[in-house]
Amino acid sequence: MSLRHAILVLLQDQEASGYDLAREFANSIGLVWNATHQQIYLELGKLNDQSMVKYRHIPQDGKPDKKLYRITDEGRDELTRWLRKPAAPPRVRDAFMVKIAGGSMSDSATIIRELDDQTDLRRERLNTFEALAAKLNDTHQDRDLFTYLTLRRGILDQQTWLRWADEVRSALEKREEQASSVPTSV
Amino acid sequence: MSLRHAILVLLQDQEASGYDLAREFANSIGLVWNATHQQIYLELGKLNDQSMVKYRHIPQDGKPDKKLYRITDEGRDELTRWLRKPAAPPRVRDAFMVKIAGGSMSDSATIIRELDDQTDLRRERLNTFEALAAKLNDTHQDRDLFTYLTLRRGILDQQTWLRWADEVRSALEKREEQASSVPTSV
DNA sequence: ACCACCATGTAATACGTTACATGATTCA
DNA sequence: TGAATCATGTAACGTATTACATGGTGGT
Repeated sequence: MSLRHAILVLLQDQEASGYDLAREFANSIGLVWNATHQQIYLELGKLNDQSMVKYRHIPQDGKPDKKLYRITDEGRDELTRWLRKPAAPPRVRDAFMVKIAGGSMSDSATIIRELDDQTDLRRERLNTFEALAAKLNDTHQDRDLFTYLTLRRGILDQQTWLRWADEVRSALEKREEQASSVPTSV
Repeated sequence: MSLRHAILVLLQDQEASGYDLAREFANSIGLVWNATHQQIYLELGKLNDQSMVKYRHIPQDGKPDKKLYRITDEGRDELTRWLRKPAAPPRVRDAFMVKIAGGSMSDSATIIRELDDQTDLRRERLNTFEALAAKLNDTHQDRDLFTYLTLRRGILDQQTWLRWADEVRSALEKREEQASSVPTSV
């Protein structure tokens, strides 16, 4: 229920359209909360009804018209209220890890194939985050500090995942050896 | 959509009631996928309708009757089919991290208070996982290997989180120093 | 007395996903 | 010619959360 708060956090900095927000959810804040454009437009509608945001209608030519949203004082109040009360622990829902937990039903090759795919993805992310973090190191604004800390979390997370994947690989290699030394395993 | 698969993974090993499964979702597999009893009973109903599980009704005295579910061949087929096709990347939804991203609106003390609460929680989890992993090291069954790998993921995750929290603490301490040296900051 | 544990469920509501829909512009 | 970008939305469906409901046993 804090899609609304993620939106308000983004609107703190600048006026933005739903489209702009969707792009940021695919990048920066998407690292910790993701949402699709449908959810965003819907939530912007609700936030507007509750006058936590307001918008100006911008006609454009060559492009569709857009609505530029900005946070209101009520919105800012809601944000600070939310920031003060403790957040519920995030619910975990990692399908890939369910597969690992049920891994004894798969053969090692199938698991390793998917592990390698995920590894590529994580490595890419790590590069993206590291590049973004490197850019921040020069400037020293208060907001950048929190962007930096968010990125740090992402970086450490990817690194840890990659380390874990290495452990899985060597464990599965050993498993293969044992499977081949004992002709038909139970 | 893989609550069903998480349930099937659990039923691989033993016959269990909805209540038993709920307990395991609060422990072992809850590390990677969590669900409440309502979801579980509902999903067991659906799985039964689709004959992926079946149950025996066990009357008890002193306690309410229960239904012991077991996986069927159809259920096992469904599981192996699912295990073979790639899982979608998990979507992140971490409210606490949204707070960090919007941290420039809070004062450091408020953030650190919540950080400390989360730290306690993570440390507790780390201990639990480490204790469980230590128990596994003796036996060497194939299933234990995957339980171990799942636990390893949890352990590395908690450790990384704790390391990150330390970084946040020192960054916020520096921030405080700067805030006090410059009387009224923007 | 009261709380926790065992064991199952229903119902209302909120939230999220997928598919559908439109239409001009710009770049390969 | 076809895909991507900009920009907004609706509708149907599926999943998740919260609250409600029941009732005996065993421990503090």
